[in-house]
Amino acid sequence: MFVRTPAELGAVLRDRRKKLKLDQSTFAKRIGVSRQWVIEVEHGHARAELGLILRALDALDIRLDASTEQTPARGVTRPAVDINAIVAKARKKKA
Amino acid sequence: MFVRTPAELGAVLRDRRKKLKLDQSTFAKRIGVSRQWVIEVEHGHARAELGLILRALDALDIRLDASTEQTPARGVTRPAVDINAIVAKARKKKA
DNA sequence: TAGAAATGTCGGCGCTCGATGACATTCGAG
DNA sequence: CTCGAATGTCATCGAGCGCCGACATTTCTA
Repeated sequence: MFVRTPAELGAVLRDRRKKLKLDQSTFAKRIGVSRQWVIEVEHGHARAELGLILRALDALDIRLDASTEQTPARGVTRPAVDINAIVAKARKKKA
Repeated sequence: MFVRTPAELGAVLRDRRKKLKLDQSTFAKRIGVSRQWVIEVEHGHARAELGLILRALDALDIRLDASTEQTPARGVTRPAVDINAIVAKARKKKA
C-alpha cells in the first residue's frame, strides 16, 4: 500500500488497528497519545506530528519504505539530463 | 530504505534533494514551506506536520510504502491464534 | 430490549509549530 | 584572497496541535 495523503495513512492505521482487535483507547495509551488524537489521525488529520505518526505505525508493526522509483504516470520531475544547464541558468537569473 | 524515525526521514529527504541538485530555498518554495522548515526537518524535527512531509516526499518523487510484513527481530505482536479468548478475558477482567 | 462498549463531538487551555527577516558560518569559484 | 551562494542560527509572533473531561451517537453483546 502506497501512502500519498494523510487520509490514506489514516485508513491504513485504522485498518491495521482493527485487524489487531485494538480499540482507540488502548491504542492511544500504547503509543502515548490521547484518544482524540487517534480519532483525528484516522480521519486523515493533515497536521499531525510526524513523530507520533511514526510511533503509531511502529506500534502496529507497519513498516514504512521510502523508495525513489518512478511512478510513470506522475511524470513531474523528469529532467534527467541537463541539470547543469538549469543550474547555470538559475545562477544567472539571480532568482 | 526503511523509515522508523524522523531523523531517518530527514536524511532521506536531504540525500534526495541533493541528488536532484536543489538548494533548500528552491526546495522550500516548491513545496510551499519556509527554508527554516526544510532545515529543521532535514535535521530530524520530530514534530513536523504530516501533510508537509508528504508534500516534500512527493516533490522529490519519493514513494512511501506501508507494509505489514514482520521484522522477525521485533516480534512484539505475535498472538495469531486465540484473540477471542484474550478479548473474553479482558471483558471479564474489566480492566 | 436494555445496557455497555466503542466511537465521535464539543469547549477550553498551554505549548510549540511554522513563517519572517536578519545575521553568522561554511564552502566553492574566480 | 575575495566574493557570493548555501546552510545554519536567533528572536518574535499568530495560529493550531494535542490534551483533558464530559457528553452524544453508533454498534455490539447478553
